[in-house]
Amino acid sequence: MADHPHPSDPQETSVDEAVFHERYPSRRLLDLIASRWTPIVLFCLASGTHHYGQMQRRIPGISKKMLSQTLRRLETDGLVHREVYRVVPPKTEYELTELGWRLHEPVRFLCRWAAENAEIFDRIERNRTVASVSE
Amino acid sequence: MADHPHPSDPQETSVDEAVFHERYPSRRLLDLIASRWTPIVLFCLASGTHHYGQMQRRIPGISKKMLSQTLRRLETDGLVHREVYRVVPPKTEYELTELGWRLHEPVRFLCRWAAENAEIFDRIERNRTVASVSE
DNA sequence: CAGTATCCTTCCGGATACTG
DNA sequence: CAGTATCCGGAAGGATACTG
Repeated sequence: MADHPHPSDPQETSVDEAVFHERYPSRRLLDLIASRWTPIVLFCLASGTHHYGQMQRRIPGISKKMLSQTLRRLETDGLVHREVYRVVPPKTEYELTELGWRLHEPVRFLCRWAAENAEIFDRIERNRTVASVSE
Repeated sequence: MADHPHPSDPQETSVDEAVFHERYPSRRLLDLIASRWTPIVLFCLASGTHHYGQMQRRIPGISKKMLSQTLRRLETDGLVHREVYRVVPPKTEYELTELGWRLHEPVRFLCRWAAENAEIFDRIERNRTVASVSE
């Protein structure tokens, strides 16, 4: 582990450089939302309380395993509240906590930006196609 | 080709549901930036043209392999321009393209939001710690 | 300096089957 | 209905060695 910042050189790691550090907020945010399902689940719950099966139906392609895993993670992180009703048939409700709502903010921004700049993705996709053809 | 729900699609798959589809811009944006190194490399290049070794020194923890891979990806996507100078010793310069700059926008937003809401991550981390202790 | 090539380990995530 | 348990293939990613 090359932890380089030696006391002898205090100025080397400036404030600017800190942005790239693992513990810097930007990295931590990405570690949180930069996964396949987390943002989509967050977004889904932003439209209101949901049941398990309901969510699985709304999110195409997600498996039970991934849905459970994602929800559990969000729950232990305190972003989602899980309310279990001991009835027959069983019923469980998931909803965003206050913390969850706060995190939803940047996610929503991303979604909106993406929608408004949709042509970018087509351009990128074209670039990629051209590159793969010419190789 | 993904069977996208065409507009004629009567019920069940409303506009709202489309948000969760793979081909929807939000998903595509996440596929692009939701990786360990891509956003950080993008962010790094946003502060100006860089050399290879320069970047490796600025970004702690990145391996040569990952740096190369990430840069190659960004290059074929048309987000980064690579200029090779055939001199001794070899020199290569990386810089953002116009497309790269556009994508930098949401990345910068994320970083800024994260910095302004840094306490959120501490709260989440505490939640996680508590959960792991009590199990 | 600026990479590529190779090996190897870990984790992601889908499919399936089972339970309360 | 609302999950958990298990298996397994493939991709991500680190370490190391080598090249122009």
